Amino acid sequence: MLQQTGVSTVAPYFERWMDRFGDVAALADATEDEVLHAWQGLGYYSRARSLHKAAQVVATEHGGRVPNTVDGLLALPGIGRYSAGAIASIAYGARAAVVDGNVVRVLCRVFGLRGDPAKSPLSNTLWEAAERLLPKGEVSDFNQALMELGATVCHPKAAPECVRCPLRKRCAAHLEGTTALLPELAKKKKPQAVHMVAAIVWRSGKVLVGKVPETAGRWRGMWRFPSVEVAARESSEAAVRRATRQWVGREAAPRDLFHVVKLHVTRYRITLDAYRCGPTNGRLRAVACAEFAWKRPDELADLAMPKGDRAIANRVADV
DNA sequence: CACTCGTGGGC
DNA sequence: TGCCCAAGAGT
Repeated sequence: MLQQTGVSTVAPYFERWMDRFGDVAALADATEDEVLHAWQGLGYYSRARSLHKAAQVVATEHGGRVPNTVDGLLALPGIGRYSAGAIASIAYGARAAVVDGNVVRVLCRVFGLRGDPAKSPLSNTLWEAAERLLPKGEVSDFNQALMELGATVCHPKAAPECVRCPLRKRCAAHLEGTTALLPELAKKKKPQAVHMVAAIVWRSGKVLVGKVPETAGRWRGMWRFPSVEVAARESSEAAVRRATRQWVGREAAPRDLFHVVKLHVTRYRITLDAYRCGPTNGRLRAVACAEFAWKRPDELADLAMPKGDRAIANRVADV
């Protein structure tokens, strides 16, 4: 959960997650729908799917015991070099290093390291430094202290709190006045505007939703209102008809704009326009969705939805 | 390697 | 407001 996500955001999700899936076996036995429902709103949903798979691998191939070595952990889905080091050192006391965004910042500043820390050679240099710095014992405390120093003192702002940093007398960036310049992270691409439409289709007091297929780029396995990206020179109304046709094989005619949602999804700035539609005629079939369903408004809360669709669903349930 | 994946919060 | 960043990993 903490991969690329702040502690304050994760905390309530973690509490609910542990209540819901108390141990490896419980998570392994859960359905993907249940797992995604518990994760909805946290983002980066591949993490949830990977964690679910990892629990199943641990249950079936490791007798329910989480591996206690870096190599054993690396073999599990969703666990990379950082997470393997963190689990091995913090959960098991193994002598393994961690390099996360906090450690990158601390080490780049302390040693005055230039270059993009996400790429070699600096990436390798950072891991070598983190391993070389490991004490003989208390590796768990050391790793957590290093990350916590980066999170609370040596923070990303241009003026970190060097006055209360235990490393200030030996920190290259502090001594040279370059804390604002390090680390030299790569600039991110400009957000790209995307216009999407969603179709709100009613039948007998129920609304149409579909599950995003495994082949999709984002929100795989989650429930959405039939949606497409509005193409160049395509009207929103035409896109709504296309959305219903592509998702369930039948068109519904848009009637009025029901709700507008603004989203920031990775490097995209998405405007999602939800249109209330007329009825669909004939028998539906799952085409561009893995499956479809008709749900009463009060049932929508039971489905795992991404943020934008959840906002629309809340509005649907209100009206 | 380069690119992708969500969302919330800080300033 | 627009940008930066957050206990990264998979392809």
